[in-house]
Amino acid sequence: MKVRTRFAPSPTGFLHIGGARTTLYSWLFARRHDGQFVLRIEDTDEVRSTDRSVTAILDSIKWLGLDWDEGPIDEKSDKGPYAPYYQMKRVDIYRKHLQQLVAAGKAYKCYCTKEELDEMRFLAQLEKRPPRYEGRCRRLTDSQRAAFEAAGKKFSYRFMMPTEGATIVDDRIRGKVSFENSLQQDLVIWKTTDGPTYNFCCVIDDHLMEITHVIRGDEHLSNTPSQIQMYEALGWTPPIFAHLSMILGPDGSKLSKRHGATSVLEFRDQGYLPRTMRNYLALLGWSTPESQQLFTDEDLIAKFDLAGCQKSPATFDTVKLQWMNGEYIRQTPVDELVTLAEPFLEKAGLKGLPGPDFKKTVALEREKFKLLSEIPSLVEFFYKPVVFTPKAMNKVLEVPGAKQVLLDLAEALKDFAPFEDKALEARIRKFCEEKVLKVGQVFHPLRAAVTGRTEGPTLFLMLEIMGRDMVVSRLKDAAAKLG
RNA sequence: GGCGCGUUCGUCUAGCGGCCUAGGACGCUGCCCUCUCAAGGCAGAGAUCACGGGUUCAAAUCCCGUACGCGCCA
Repeated sequence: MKVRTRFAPSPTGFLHIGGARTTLYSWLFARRHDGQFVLRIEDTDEVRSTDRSVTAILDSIKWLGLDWDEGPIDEKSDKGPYAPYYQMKRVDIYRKHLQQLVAAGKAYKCYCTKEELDEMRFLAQLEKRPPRYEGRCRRLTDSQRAAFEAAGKKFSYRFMMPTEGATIVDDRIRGKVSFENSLQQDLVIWKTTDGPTYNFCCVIDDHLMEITHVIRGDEHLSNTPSQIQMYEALGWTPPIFAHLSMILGPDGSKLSKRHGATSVLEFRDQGYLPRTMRNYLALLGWSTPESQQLFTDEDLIAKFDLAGCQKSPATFDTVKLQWMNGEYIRQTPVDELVTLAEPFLEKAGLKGLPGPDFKKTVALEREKFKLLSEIPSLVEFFYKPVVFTPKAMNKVLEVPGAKQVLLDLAEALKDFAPFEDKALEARIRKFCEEKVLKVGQVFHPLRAAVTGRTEGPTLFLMLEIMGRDMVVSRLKDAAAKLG
């Protein structure tokens, strides 16, 4: 049997990090088993679903570097052998199956109003009973039913759960989980407002789309027994389920906005690489016995399995994410890195400025970047006027003799050639000897004068890239500033 | 409230009855390298395996409770 997995987001917001991980795992599993990965948009919540959200979700998945074999092309159209993949376009299908269930006596009309349900729930809580629907309309007599119909009462449809026995969810991550049927309530599968309900659509689509493995978040585990019963009522075999643990914020509660970035696109905008996200998310709740940390995509696909998934929730750790991003930035060829950095350079206003090729300056500082967004601030002094940090002024420049060093250096370098790394190092070391100065007494003021900072790239290669004119004039400017 | 799930260094985790004096990774500390900052190398601190009972010659690993956290049901 061909493996088919799916990710089925509700387009009511952005793709958050938990959804991204679910997508990744589903994708990896499909790729690993040479199967197909399907995207389905669960837009039955008409009020909250938006096109904008669909776009954001598709963009997020694409940015992550994941692809889907079937599903939406954009917020309007879709393609694939099981189309449509937008649930709102499938309502007729759901209605047909509803009728099938009604005919089989597996679904019934519920005339209870919201007020009545609220009251029942309230009473149940007062009496310390579980606040679940007790199946009142399930036991309606024919005359009661006729009376409601005659009165034109609105109704929903509920699925009739078995009242005896237990439903076993044989979960690939958690093992066999047993639920007492008598404790489950009859779920609404068709709303009073004339529309199918999430749990119902999900069952029908997963079956019709021939999904073999449903990989989804922990929060769906409790609904799974009801869904399994629906499969059976419809005469279908349920797929294999795998419920992923949640992702928590640093304080141990469910990861949310107040913990910082949660939307995939925010991570993009902060300068994380897609491959970092793939690798980090893969490891957040999954591991190999060797505890391997860094993976290529091929590696991930070859090694990913549901058995390696953690049952307990995982805390999202930005520090480790940043380490990994730095790791991948260092692995990225410079040309590619510059291309990736472009939006950030542009935003920082460095893009059109005269100055050295970004390839040179970015390469020079590459091992320091943890985020693409940090790149501009680390190379900006090549393009913008020098801004002296307080530390550079106090600790390095405003010390006795520093001004003279700068002036002497300017003089020594103004005609020096070739203005190149090794030659410069030899010349400046010789300069130290001539003036009987320790290298630190020369190197540090020099760096501070041309960059305005005490921290920066390796000195001589940086001077080469700056070029003689810039170096000499900055030395003079800094000396002048020292008065 | 009911049902379900979970609990190994600060964090992600390895572990599936003896190899565990609990391994790795991030972070942290120190040292080395060195023109600064990084990167890199080396070393180190850090977990009575939530707690309490069992089972067993032997338990982080199996069983039962308790606590705490979380999810679903509204």
